[in-house]
Parts: sequence; structure tokens; C-alpha cells
Amino acid sequence: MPELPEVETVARMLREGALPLVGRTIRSAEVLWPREVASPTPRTFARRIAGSRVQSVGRYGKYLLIGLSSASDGADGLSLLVHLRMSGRLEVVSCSAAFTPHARLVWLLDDDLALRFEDARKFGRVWLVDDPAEVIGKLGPDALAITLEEFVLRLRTRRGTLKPLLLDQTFIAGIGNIYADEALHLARLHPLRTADSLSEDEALRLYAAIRQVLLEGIAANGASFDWVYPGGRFQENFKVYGRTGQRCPTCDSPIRRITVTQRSTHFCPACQPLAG
DNA sequence: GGGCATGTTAGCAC
DNA sequence: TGTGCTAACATGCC
Repeated sequence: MPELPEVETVARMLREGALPLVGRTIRSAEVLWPREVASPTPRTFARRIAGSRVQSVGRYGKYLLIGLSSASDGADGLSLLVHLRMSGRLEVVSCSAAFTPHARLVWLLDDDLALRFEDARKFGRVWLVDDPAEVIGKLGPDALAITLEEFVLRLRTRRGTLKPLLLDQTFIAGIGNIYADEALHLARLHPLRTADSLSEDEALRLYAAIRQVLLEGIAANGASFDWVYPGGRFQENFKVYGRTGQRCPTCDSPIRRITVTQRSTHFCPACQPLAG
């Protein structure tokens, strides 16, 4: 579940779902598709994680952060990071649950449970590190943690086009193609506007719109609209994303689709004028 | 079969 | 340095 609200939904499931991960002991790990283990080597990955206990499940941007402690000496510090990329799924299941064709990593837990990472497109990545900063250290502030003041300050250091800027995880972490389009529509800003062209009011609108669409996404358990994910309902609230040619809910104009830095981009030409 | 897909990165040019 | 373009990664759906 690729963007911030979908990743947050996974984190909550792993913390508070029917089969919580927190508190479980990881007995062993099996790597079925080695390329998805970014570091260390798959063999070292499996050896180091065996016997550890899950202390916490968190999220930063689109990354899941799973805090571990060593079962033998109680030492904290090891972190398992997971990025779902385009099609990754992470869930705790009974060991007897049938495997899907896309299982890439399996962690055997206590009580005959297993944590499974499934990923049709094989873009997902996992890391086992002493310090999460090794992986997420270059990211910008989390899109839901950043303050208005910080957002405006960062915006003032940039000149580029809004759409790719929102997708730049080193600028702000967590926004993807869907929520970028939805936030720009809510803020009434054309995706090709540039950061240095925004008035104070427009910057404030953008900040508020980002928060609103992300929080609404989380409240709906994220979005799910192709064969990959079940569960979320936010796709029912899309105003522009994937609605090319359909009516803008605000003004009834037809939604347009353009391509911006290789990503499909949806907007309402009436609500989001480029000039004026 | 071509086009498309919720993401990221490397290499390159200006 | 910032910005942006292209290709690549791998698979599946329509």
C-alpha cells in the first residue's frame, strides 16, 4: 500500500489488528526473493533477525519502521525497515494460511504465526540496520509531522514545479502520485505552478490540503482500486485522480490528464488555473 | 500487443 | 546545487 495513508494503515494493523506483530518473537526468516533484501546480505539478514523480539511498529514517510530487541541480551537497536513500493503487502497470518504466488519474504513468529511480505512487482525492499537513519536519513520531514512554519520555510528554498516537488521524498516524505493530485486540487493549485510563484495564502492552502487529504486517506484505511489491495475506501473520495474526462465535483468542468515527469497528473483546468 | 500502474534510483544535461 | 529528463527495475491487468 504505497503512499503515506496506506502505509499508516498497515502500521496500525501490525500494532492493533487481529494478529498484532508487536510483542512477537521472530524465530526465523526465509528469503524467497533475495533482491528484495537491500541490506545486509540475505544470509546475514536471516541470521541477525532470528531470535529478536518486535518492540514497536512505526512509520516515516512511506517506510515501515519495525523496532527489534535481541531476545538473548535485551539490547535494543536493530531495526527492520520495509518499503512496499508499488505492490508490496505485509501481514501477520497463521502459518497454515495458503501462500499466494507473490510471497517474497516470510518471518516465522511464535504461536504458529508468520509475517509475510508479498509483492507482485518485486519492487519492494527491506533493510535490517542498527540505525534507521542509514535508510531514511536523507528524507525530508514526514508529511504529517511537518509544521506550517517549517513547510513554508522549505518551500521558500525551492523553485521547481509543484507536482514533482510534492513527490520528492527529500523535500517532504510520504506523498505519492494520488495524494499529490488530490492535494493540489483541494488547494486549487495547477500542478505546473512553481514553488517560488506561490503567495503566502497559496502556500498555506497547500499545507492545509496536504494534511486534509492524508488524514482523510487514513480515516478511510487508505485507497485500493486495482487488483493489488483490498480494504481501503479512499478511492471513493477521489476528486481528480483517475477521473480523466469526468466532472469536477467542485465546478462540473471535465478533469484533464497530463504527464509530468513521467507520472500521470490529473487536475481541473477551471479550479486550478495555471495563470491568473 | 500496447499502454498503463499508489515508487525509487542512476546517469546525464543544463 | 537544483532541476528535470530518460531509462530501468518486474509483473499483471485491460
